[in-house]
Amino acid sequence: MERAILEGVMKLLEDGVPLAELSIERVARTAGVGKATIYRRWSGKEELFVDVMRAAEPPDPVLPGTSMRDDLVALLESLRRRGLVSRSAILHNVYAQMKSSPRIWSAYHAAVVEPRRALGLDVLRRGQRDGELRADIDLELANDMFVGPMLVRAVLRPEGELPEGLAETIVDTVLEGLRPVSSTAS
Amino acid sequence: MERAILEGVMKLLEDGVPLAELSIERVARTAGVGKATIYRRWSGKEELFVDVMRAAEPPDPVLPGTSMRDDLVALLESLRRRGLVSRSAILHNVYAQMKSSPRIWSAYHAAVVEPRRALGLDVLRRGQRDGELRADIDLELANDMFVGPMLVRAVLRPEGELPEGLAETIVDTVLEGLRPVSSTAS
Amino acid sequence: MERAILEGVMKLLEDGVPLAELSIERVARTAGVGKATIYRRWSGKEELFVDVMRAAEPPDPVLPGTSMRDDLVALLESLRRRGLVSRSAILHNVYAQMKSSPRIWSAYHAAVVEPRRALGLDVLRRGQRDGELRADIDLELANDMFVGPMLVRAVLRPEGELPEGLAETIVDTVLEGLRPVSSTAS
Amino acid sequence: MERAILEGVMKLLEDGVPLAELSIERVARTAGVGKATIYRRWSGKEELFVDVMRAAEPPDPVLPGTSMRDDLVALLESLRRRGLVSRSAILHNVYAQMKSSPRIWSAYHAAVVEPRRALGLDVLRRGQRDGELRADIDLELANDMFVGPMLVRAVLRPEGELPEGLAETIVDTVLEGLRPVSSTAS
DNA sequence: GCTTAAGCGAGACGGTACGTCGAGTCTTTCT
DNA sequence: AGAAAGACTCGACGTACCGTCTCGCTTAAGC
Repeated sequence: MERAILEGVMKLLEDGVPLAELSIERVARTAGVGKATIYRRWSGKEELFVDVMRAAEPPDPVLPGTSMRDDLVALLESLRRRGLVSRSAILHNVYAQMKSSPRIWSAYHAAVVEPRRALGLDVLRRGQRDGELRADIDLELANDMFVGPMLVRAVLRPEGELPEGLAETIVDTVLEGLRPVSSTAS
Repeated sequence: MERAILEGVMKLLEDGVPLAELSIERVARTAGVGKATIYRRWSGKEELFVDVMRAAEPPDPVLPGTSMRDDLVALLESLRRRGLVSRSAILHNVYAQMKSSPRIWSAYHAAVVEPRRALGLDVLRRGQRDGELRADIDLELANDMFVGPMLVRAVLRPEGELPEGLAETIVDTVLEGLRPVSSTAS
Repeated sequence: MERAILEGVMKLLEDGVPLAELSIERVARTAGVGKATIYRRWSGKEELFVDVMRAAEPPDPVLPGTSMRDDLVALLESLRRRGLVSRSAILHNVYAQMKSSPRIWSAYHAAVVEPRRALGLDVLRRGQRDGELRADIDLELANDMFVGPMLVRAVLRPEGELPEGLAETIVDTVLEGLRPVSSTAS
Repeated sequence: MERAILEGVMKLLEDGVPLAELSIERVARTAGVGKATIYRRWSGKEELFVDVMRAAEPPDPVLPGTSMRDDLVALLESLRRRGLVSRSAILHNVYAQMKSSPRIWSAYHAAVVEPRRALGLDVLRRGQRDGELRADIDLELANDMFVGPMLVRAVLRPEGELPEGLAETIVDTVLEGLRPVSSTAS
């Protein structure tokens, strides 16, 4: 039942129904379900959307474990692919919608965002221990330096293509730095 | 008139009215204005919000022009301060709300996001010409590498404080790279 | 507008829609009117029905004034004809429905029942003064003795025909009494 | 079981629960019974109410048999007392409610109204045979002339008290007639 | 005594209507 | 002409019941 409803919502989103027209009544009608059945499980539109997001979330990426650099590439690859899912643009809107309610947002944050962030920090911690990362760096900041560029692409320019090698490019460039070699040598 | 309406909306937001309760009817009531007067100027809730955002946007940052690095710090400082504005959390929601409508979003994008991005690219282009930036780097990517970390902080962890020196830290770290010196040498 | 709604309800009733299916939503749909428009005028189903009843009420009967007996016949004729209106059976149900809410009932009572009763009492008072009625009789009781038999026919046996001369028969019989002449003489 | 449900309904009515709030769900909840148990016995709200009415109906009046007049008084006394039952006002509403469904109404009519009416006609027939009633009178009409005044009091003016001697007064007055003696002589 | 089926409470289900609210349109009245 | 005011249609909100249905659980009879 829950499954049917969640899938109904995703089907509607994929069919291009604008999020603003996604009323509970319409979801119920589409799923062939009474409104009460929805309200019995979710207390409102937002809670329902958290679950839709959770259901659409790709599985945790598999980390090769060969090096910090490779793990980071895998993590960013997962982010990139997430941005490529056909329904991505719409899911981003759902995500956006969620931010309107602090309660909802923190539920989503705890369930999805935080675990992914912890995973990144783990990788970085290991990398720092193994000497792949500058020792004096703040790990939180480092994490944002990898995740941020990928997210800004996915969120602010979703029309874009998020090309194949993007994850590698970002990881390597961030590790390397942008300063010209000559200036590094100086 | 327009001024009064926009200010009315901002006053409501500052007073902690949740965005979801910001109906046109309420805006009209608060501003002591007929609904038709609002609809005469904006075609709907979203278009109105674009203008609210535009009005709340801080002025373009002043670039010192002493170096690319200093200009970048100034740009990021402006972003950081933006995230500190008292009403920021709520404006973020407005921003989020806007993404629900592609039409609205692209209006906002063209009016606010894009100019800021162009400004950043200019700075980077100048820096690359002046040898402050690796010559082989994609400027779009470089821009995202500066902007992304700041944004990811402001959006995903808005409870945080966005401390004073953050802009400098990010700019310097991104320029420098994260790889330990020894490994760079290898 | 009010007119259109009331007439819509009556049309539905005449078309044989059972009272139980007369939801506000259906009335609105039929009248091509928003629900709010109905709720702006009536606070609920019952208040609306009071007005439907009032609108369907036949005009006050014209009293010939030639004698108390003739006036009474005219009053009862009006009652009888009321029971004959094509939609009578259904209006009776509306009437019945109204009794479920004391508030509604007393509104209807004050607007419709009481004036009619006062009219009857007037006629009787005049008749008593003119010697057409026993001097020792309670006028309230007398009124019920005329009205009661007609009502009991209309309400409890609505399938019946309520034949033409019924009003005269009742008035004359009640005035005359049922005791056989011989026993009157004794 | 049935007993428990019927008594539950009556208890609720006595406790002043307005009829409109007497949902099957509430009855079930109150009686500590599943909804299905009710639907297994009655096909809906109305059928249940018929049985509630039947159960609340006072026993058939005992006719003294000393004379038609005394029997009629006994019959009307029973009607009067019925109107005095503490829950009468509410039962009247149930009765009213029932009229909304012709099917239900005719069931109630057959089970309760008609037997009572037949009893009255019997008494009148006997009285006519024994010379206590005018020979030329329509018995149906005569019956309504006794029952009507009492009912009109009970139904239209339920706030009233229906005083002790009312039955006798009505019977005697109807038998006697309302015309002044002098005019009878003329 | 053991089982099997009927009847039970509980309550989920697809629906419909409730009464409220906001969207966006339109009309009326005033300035 | 443009504004405030507010009524209008439409449709979603979240709640309550409808009448149907499926669950386990109790309990009584039939073996």
